Amino acid sequence: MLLNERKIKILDAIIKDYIATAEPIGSRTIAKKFDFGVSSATIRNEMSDLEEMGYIVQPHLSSGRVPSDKGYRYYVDTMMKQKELDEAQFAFLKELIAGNINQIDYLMKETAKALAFMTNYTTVVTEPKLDKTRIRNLQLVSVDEHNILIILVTDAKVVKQMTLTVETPLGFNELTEISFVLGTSFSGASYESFTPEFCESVEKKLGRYGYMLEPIVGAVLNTIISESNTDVYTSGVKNLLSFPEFSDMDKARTILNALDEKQTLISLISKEDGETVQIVIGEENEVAHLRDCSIIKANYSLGGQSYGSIGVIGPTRMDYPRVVSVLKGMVKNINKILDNNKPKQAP
Amino acid sequence: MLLNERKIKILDAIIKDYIATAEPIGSRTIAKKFDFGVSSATIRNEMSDLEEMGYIVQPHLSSGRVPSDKGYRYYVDTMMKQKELDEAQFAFLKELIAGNINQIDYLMKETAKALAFMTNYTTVVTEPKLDKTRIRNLQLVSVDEHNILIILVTDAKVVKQMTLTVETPLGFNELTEISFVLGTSFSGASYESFTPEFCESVEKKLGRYGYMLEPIVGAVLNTIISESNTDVYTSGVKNLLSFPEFSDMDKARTILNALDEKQTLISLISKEDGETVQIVIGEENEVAHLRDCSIIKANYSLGGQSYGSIGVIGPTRMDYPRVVSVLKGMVKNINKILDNNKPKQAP
DNA sequence: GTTAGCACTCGCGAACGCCGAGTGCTAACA
DNA sequence: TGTTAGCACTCGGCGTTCGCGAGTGCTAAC
Repeated sequence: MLLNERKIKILDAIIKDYIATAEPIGSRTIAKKFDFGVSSATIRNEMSDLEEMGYIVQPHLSSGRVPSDKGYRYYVDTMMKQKELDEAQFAFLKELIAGNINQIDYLMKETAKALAFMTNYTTVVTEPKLDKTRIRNLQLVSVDEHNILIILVTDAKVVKQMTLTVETPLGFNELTEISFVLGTSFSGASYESFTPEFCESVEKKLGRYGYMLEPIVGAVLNTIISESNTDVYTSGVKNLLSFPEFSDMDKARTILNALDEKQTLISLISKEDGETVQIVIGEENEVAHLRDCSIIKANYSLGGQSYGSIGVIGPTRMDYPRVVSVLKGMVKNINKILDNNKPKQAP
Repeated sequence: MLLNERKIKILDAIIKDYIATAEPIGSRTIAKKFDFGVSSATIRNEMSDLEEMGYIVQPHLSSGRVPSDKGYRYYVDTMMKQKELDEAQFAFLKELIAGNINQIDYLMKETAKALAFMTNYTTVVTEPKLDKTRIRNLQLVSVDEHNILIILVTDAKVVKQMTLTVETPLGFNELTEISFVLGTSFSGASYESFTPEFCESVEKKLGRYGYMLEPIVGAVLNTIISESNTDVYTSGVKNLLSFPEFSDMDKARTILNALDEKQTLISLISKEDGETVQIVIGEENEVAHLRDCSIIKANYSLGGQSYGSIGVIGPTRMDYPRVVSVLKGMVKNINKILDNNKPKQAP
């Protein structure tokens, strides 16, 4: 059986109403609330069909209908109109993230916060994946006699710091010398650049400080490739508590626990490349504890290359169109900020 | 009326039982559970007195008694035996924070996490207050043509970074030169050191880069004095949800909201100098939304000078002795780590 | 001062019954 | 053939009632 136009309209009404009220809705209420020009009995028949097809379900035998995951999926895939944020809304969003956007941690934190504020759901943002960036600068700063801070500047303004403990103290001049060699040698390098040959050549350039190369490259590569070093920023976790579907404490606790694990979050919102916004609904979700949630996620990027992810987590009864448009706006904003920071090509 | 020994014993029993079970306790249960050698009727009389004196209250007319804030206060002030963590426990605690403790943000984050893990309450840790630290090093790192990263290293391994936007691009050599002058001039300086005379002398040393001093000093001082730049690390917020006193969603939400505000947290756990652990019970609390909570807090320090605070937030029905001992252990641990990092005096 | 006894209180959970929103089915209608 | 009115039926939610039990205060006797 195919969905005829009236069935689609009714499904639409059910979904919209349920997103707004979180209450099961019955045929009579639909007939009254929305004007289809048919009686409740007709709607009842259609709803019976819709249920048989799996788009809606009845929580209890004698109660109204509620959209199923399949229903949301159909809604999202074929019925939902995607709208972009209008000028004013985009400007407002930009305003929200107006501080020191030159520091990546600030930018990420504020993005997560703004997104949570605008959607009223929980948001997650991952820092740019370093293995896709290029090193722009690397410098050593003395912390104390035996500890050196490695400052790593990459494309897309990601600044990472690591500390290194050394046996032999190094003075300002010595660190400067090493910094200069490393900064110039590594500039433009990416993860793949660190071949044995490359390292050897840099080691030569370092002269008597050649012994420093190994620990530094070790620390840098470790930072670049290790996923556990990717910072994840969450915001609005408490927003979830206001939804009636999570008013059961145990359920709420389970979800909050799941959202507390960095690894879970990363796997949750990371996605393959591609421009599009991806929507994961309820049971489609791989994280078992979040089977009552939907996730809407997208990648931000620089020059077509995906850098990191940004996602919104809410109940399956989510305001999909709104979140999609806000998310798109947010990605646009990050991309713009990162792009402004990109080294300009010589004319 | 004074508290005789038996009354104290009974109060102790009520508090210990309530901390463990969160259930009001009656005279008969006390008589059965604890062996006082008197009948429930006697205990009943004593409890009646204790209630009259305000140490315990009756939630409902026909139910057992529960400690009041005044009761907890008495318990904490005069009855509670403070015990230190034993060797093994302290070693365990040290183990928990074994990673890269050279970076202050990591240290703070891990401390908060470990404390939450060991107490099962919510914990808050503030970063060292910069106006009490001394600058150890300051260096400039190029991010791109127009943006410079200022790396500020202070005592107690606090590393802060700020970005500065400049009109005229500066090359590696130029930044190095400026870094050298600033690093050596500022070394050992504290907030009070920045007198006009001092700045003038540094400006002279900078020669043709003298114009850079003002924005840099501005950024540094701003970072040092602005409280909003103090980072606050929270952990275990969800722990609160498991307590029956917060099983009411609205209450839980209110508390989570309060704990979301950085400013609230700072004022909540900051305390005057002094070695001792401070305990704030229920209504004594200044934050209205946390009137059902108790806060146990302490300062960590370096050479007698308080740097930052560390606190535990839980229901008034908190395991005070345990939290106090864990908190003391944690402070001892931070102090030790910070102290190891202190520049050694020349012998 | 301590205790046993007793009448009284009251929160809580179980049992019960009603209301209303909702359903499916059938028969009549356009 | 699709639509509608009518009707019997279902069942979750809610308010009421009621008994239980933990607890209390008071009194009188030890």
